[in-house]
Amino acid sequence: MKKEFNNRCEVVLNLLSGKWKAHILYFLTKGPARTSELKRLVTGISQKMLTEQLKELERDGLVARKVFNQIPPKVEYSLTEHGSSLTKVLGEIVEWTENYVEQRHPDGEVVFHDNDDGL
Amino acid sequence: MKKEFNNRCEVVLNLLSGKWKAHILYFLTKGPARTSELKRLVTGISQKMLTEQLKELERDGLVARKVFNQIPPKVEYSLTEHGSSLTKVLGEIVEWTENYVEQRHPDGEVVFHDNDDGL
DNA sequence: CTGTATCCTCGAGGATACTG
DNA sequence: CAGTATCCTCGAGGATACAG
Repeated sequence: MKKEFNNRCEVVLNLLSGKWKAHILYFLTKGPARTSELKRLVTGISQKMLTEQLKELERDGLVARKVFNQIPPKVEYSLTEHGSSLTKVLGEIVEWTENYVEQRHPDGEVVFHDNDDGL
Repeated sequence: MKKEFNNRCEVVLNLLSGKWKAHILYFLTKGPARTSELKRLVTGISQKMLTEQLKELERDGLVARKVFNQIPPKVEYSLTEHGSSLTKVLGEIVEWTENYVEQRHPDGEVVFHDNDDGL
């Protein structure tokens, strides 16, 4: 299946296209997490969306899925090499954002739900 | 109006959220362009979408709009300081993409419609 | 606990016609 | 040439129930 893009930047926009992917990746930069943890951390996400987006991230090689054969089931997700190199690059974006927000939206018109300078 | 984000990276994803914005910005990195030029360059975009996305890019301070009072009308769009600093940062993303595609999709499974290493 | 299967809503984006 | 106004489609994403 051939995929076509207008420019190289769109590839990444595509990888992060889902409504929740950036958010999921953000938590995974802090370390591996199992499904239930992510469901709790990513506030507001539904079961369906979580599974779907994780599947896509895995397919795209950004996230690794490890299944522990036990009862009750346990599945752990973590960043792959590709995943962590991408999030590292996204750090630049974060820096740019700091500046942008400071200049265009001083005085708290823009709010971040993490206080960690994350992703 | 207060805007809320889960992490800083999402701000940029939001700025580029429209289906065509990255593509439009890409052409503007090559220099200012008037409406009709963009309509021709951004293949497949409709009149409506072009105006809409440009309006949003302008509102977000990434693109400047200059009107020439003449008949027939002439409007020219260009990158602002914010706009060109962002596209500069996106260059990092482009580099990452080169690598990613090379490793995960060797042999032309992924195609770019510009041959210019753009955006 | 993790994941699948359905059904439904809603808005981004396309097509087309029209104004100045 | 540049932009607005309508109408319509379609799929991403939400809610819920169920399975292993």
